[in-house]
Amino acid sequence: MIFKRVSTVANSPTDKICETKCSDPHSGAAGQVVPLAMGKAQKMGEFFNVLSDPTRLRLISLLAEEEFCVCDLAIQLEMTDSAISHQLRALRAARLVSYRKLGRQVFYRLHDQHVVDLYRTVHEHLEE
Amino acid sequence: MIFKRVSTVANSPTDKICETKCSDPHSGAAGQVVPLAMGKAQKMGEFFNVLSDPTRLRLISLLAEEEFCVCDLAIQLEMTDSAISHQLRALRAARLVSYRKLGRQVFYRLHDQHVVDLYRTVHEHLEE
DNA sequence: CAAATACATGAACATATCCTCAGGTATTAG
DNA sequence: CTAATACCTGAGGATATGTTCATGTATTTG
Repeated sequence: MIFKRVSTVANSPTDKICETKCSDPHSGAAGQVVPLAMGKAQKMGEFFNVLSDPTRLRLISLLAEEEFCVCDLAIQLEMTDSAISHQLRALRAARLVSYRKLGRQVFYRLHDQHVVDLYRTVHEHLEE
Repeated sequence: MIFKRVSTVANSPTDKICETKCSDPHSGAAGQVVPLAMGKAQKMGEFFNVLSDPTRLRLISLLAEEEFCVCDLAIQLEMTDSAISHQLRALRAARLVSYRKLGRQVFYRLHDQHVVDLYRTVHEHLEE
């Protein structure tokens, strides 16, 4: 597979040319390699971004066990209700949590097991 | 499980008290819930943070298929060598990629299959 | 040798993020 | 009714992030 500069607008001014055979020519089927589309990369990045914050991960770690109201979450993480509420908002926007209102309290839980699986997988992966 | 404010320093000035029975009392084994430790949450967040950038995800999507040199990666993503190099640095720091030098070129590849699995899992999860 | 190539790096700037603070809404208690 | 509680939200400020630009290093070519 040989790549040649095609005078793309986005690239550097000095038109360098790198004609490289990156890895074997792959004699077999025409294995053209195409990067993940911009839009999909954006969406995927936003998903991972939600999981990139320590506070949100700690919230997930709690909600992976039980359902909790905002106040108790704040107490356990030793943070203000406001900070927790802001983060829960982010988790809601990402559809990672759902909630039910009971009187003046709001109980949050993880939206599905999918997130827990991902959380646990990475958690184990980092234990090395 | 009942939580009571213990006059933590970090919390809001007005000492509110939320004595809630969050979910059932769990009659069975004493299931105390403890949040993920700060340090671990930080590490885990940093890991996900590396995967939260569209450019880095597109790089991973390419490297999941083949080994590539920096220049070709830049061409395929239509970005400058510099931008790509900066991102590869982040991927290196996270030990997600490894590389080998060949002449004046540097060929990058994914460090292990673990990342690819994670990438594919989330990729499928977002196809809904 | 000098010039070109492939890549790395630091500074700088625009943007994004997370918390705090100061409110605001809704429900419950007195 | 008013007061307190539980939660939400917008603005503001400190910090983090990603790209560009300029420059530096190492290797190859002429």
